[in-house]
Amino acid sequence: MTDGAVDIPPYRYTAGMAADIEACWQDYWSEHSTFYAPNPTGPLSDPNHPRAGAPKLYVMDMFPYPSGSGLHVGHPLGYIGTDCYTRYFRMAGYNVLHPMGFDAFGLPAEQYAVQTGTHPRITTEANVERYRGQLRRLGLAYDDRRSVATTDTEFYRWTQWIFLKIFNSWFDADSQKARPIEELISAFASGERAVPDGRAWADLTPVERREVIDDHRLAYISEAPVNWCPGLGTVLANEEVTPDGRSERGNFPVFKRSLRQWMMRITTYGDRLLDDLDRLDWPEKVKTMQRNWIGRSRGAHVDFATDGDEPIRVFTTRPDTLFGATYMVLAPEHELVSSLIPAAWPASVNERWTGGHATPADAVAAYRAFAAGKSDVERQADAKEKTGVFIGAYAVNPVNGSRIPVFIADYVLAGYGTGAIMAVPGQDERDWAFAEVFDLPIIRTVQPTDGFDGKAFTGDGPAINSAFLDGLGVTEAKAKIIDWLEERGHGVGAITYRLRDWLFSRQRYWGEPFPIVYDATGLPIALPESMLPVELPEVEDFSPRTFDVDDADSDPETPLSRAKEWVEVTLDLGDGPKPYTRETNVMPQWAGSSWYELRYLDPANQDQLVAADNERYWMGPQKPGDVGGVDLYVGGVEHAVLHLLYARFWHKVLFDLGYISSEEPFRKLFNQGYIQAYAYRDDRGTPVPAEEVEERAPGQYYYKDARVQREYGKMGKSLKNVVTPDEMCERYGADTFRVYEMSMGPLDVSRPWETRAVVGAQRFLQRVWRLVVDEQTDATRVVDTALDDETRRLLHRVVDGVRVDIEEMRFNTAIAKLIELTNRVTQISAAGAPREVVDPLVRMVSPFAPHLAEELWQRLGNDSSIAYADFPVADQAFLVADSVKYPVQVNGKVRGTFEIAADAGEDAVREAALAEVAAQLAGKTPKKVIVVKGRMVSIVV
RNA sequence: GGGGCCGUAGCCCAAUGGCAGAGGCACACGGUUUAGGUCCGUGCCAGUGUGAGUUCGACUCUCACCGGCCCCA
Repeated sequence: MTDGAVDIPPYRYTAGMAADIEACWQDYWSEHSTFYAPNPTGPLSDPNHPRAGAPKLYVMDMFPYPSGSGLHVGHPLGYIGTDCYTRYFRMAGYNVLHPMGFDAFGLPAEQYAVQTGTHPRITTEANVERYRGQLRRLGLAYDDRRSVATTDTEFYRWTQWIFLKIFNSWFDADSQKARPIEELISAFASGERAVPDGRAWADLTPVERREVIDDHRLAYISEAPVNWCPGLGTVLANEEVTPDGRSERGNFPVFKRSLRQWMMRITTYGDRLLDDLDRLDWPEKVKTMQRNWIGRSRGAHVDFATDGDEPIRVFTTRPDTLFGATYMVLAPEHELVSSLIPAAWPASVNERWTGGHATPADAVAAYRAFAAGKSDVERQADAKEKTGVFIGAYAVNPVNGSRIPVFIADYVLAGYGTGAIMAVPGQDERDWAFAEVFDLPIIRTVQPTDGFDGKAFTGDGPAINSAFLDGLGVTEAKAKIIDWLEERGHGVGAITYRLRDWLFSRQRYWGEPFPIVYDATGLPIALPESMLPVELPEVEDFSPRTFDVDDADSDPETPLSRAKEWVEVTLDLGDGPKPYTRETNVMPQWAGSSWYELRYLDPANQDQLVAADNERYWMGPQKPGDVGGVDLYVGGVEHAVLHLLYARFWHKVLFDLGYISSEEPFRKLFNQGYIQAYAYRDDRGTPVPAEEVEERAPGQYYYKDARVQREYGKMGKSLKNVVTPDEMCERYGADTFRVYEMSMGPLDVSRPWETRAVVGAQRFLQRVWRLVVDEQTDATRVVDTALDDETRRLLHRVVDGVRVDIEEMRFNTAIAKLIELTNRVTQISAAGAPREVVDPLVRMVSPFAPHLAEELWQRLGNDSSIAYADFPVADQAFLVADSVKYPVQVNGKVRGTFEIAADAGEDAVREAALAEVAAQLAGKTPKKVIVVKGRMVSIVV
């Protein structure tokens, strides 16, 4: 081994060589501002740039939270993908914008601050620098002038600015868009719009006016039930609470509490957020998730009269089936239950209904105790076993006056809809199952299709047993019954949403402060734009006060509230200096990521969030009806709902208010897969270092001679299976790492990491290197001899295929084609590699292995960066073959092949095929001969 | 419970309804070599999770089932 190093050729493309080359070209790119993308206007414009005014391409990755543990090899998968993609389009002539930033507010830095006293800004900035270094080392071609972090004061100034715009807007339901709040005030003042309580605007006190206006703002304070988590000391959005009522982070109990919180009126945009999904080029899966999340149901609210004071109100999507409603079910917790219970069971009550209890009150109490023992999840899981109990009361079906019994059952959830349903067993499977258990009548009101032998029929068909609805289809019947209900005051057509308003305040330190103060009335006042940014004050203690995890009655206490000198301020808001109190909540982490795609466009703009020309160029609609937006947005599917919904909402508000020309932030979305890894545990269940595990026999893994068990999952410190990009750069070089990640499969497929396979990518790049560089002498091996025809044809096929593959983000097959070409050229290059093929090969390799390509490009005699060299274009003349080989199938089996001129007519091909398999046909006349031009011939006998 | 996605060589993955193999890993062999965790070349292994159906022809389309992953409840 001592002599081994001597024998590695001195100019081989090794990890060490790669490291030198990579550092050199990374410096070159920085020094030459190679990846600056010119804006149409403003400080980042540059009319002399080679791509100024060219067709644009705006590609973004979901920016990372810069965590303290740095990147592992899974993180940059998407970044490398978009880098290859954009480098290709830059070479193809586009002005490419591909920025990267950091979602840098967040809890880990704050928790670290709580533990150590280190200011979150210090931790955050250190982590961001580390990330920048790691990403730079991978050769990612970012325009670093545009690298924003949400924690930058200059960035969150504009986050606050957007908040003010949202606060100072209302949603006009008639025009379905946000409008400035001043227009609402004018409408109230002029009487064009009625004041909710019917008084004249002039009769309202100033405070009353403010309260009316505040009730219409898109950002508003609500005394509303929220998810209070004493263990974290903060409230959580619904999305941050697990189905079993605990915090997603920390797994602490969460309680419903009524607290004053900031909300965003995202529900007003429900229809547009839903309808505009149809105009987006997004994975169907993500669209479906958003549709489910918004959860629009069209139907009606229907009131069923009771013996009590109040009717039972239900929401149903099938009001057309009202004639088949034979009983009602309330959630066990429904508020009307207590007032409806009679003292005794009605005469001759079905024993199954009572559960054997002496009185309705006993039965309800017992059932409630039973249901309370189950979580919502368990209730759903147990839903097959229908349980419930009659409460002794009846309600009146408004369409026919029949008295129908009222049950409570846990298959109806208090939190869903009105917490009550009308049960229509004929058309609902759950109701049918319940009706069977309790001997309840079943009336079909939709004629099932012929041959239907199931129970409940949920399909479409003519109405039956429904008086004036008989014969109508479901849709017409719905419309008619809703009219009927509305005329008689029994109900009203309604559209409901699952989507709730967005809880927008957090009791934390490390977030954007609200640009809001309160005066003596306790009502919020927006600060003027001139007072932005509202900077985070220094505090002694960064943590919100946390409580015993089960202390449901505790109240949030924010870290900022302790910064007394910051909270109590004297300001002149236009009517002289007065004392005010600042809002001490901060915004949630979603805030910065809800609009960052816009700031990349114009990060140095001091006067505007983004100049109109810049936004229109990069994100504006490309044709009539186009929603505009980022041309390609790549990230994990875990953000399918929240981040993408919030970003769409803010974007639409800014669009409505006229600040931007695009209706949607992300025209095309792509979900990359994950790189996962094997982890190994010893017989105590403790993870062992995955790197040191050997597979001694198939499926048998050993660590230091001890048998260990393999599992598959995420990369993480705790599983001791982390592989970092830094390690890969060290051992193989960044280009090899990039090529490996791109070649291991399609970008959207998750796959296991396998370090030992990386060497394949390295060998490929070494072969490319060897075509140009003599490993012994460092001399150039490229020659100007003519290329043989076969290699030339391969070259053009590869050029053609690689372009398509990259454009469709099939990088794995693009690289396979490049390897195929490289292997071919290696075989013909004993006496030197022909420039005719090496030149385009280096160009085609450059999106994937940019440093290597730059180096070889220079050795080929070029003196500027390959980043702006033209990507090769295939010559069609070399794509068509002279002759084609046809297989001949007889009854589906290949019986022979023949070769014939590519332009041979169909008859000639048929003749040749029949001649080829004449022996098999043995004189029989084929029933059918199918000629697939250029592909094959199939004969049926 | 509902919905969606995915099952191709030992492994990662290709294949407009048209001869199952482009590429890589691993493995084997040959050449180069004092040597090889080098380089060059050659080879190897699956009939596409299972069962039906449509078709001249199915990895590809349809249905059912099995297994894995994701979302909703």
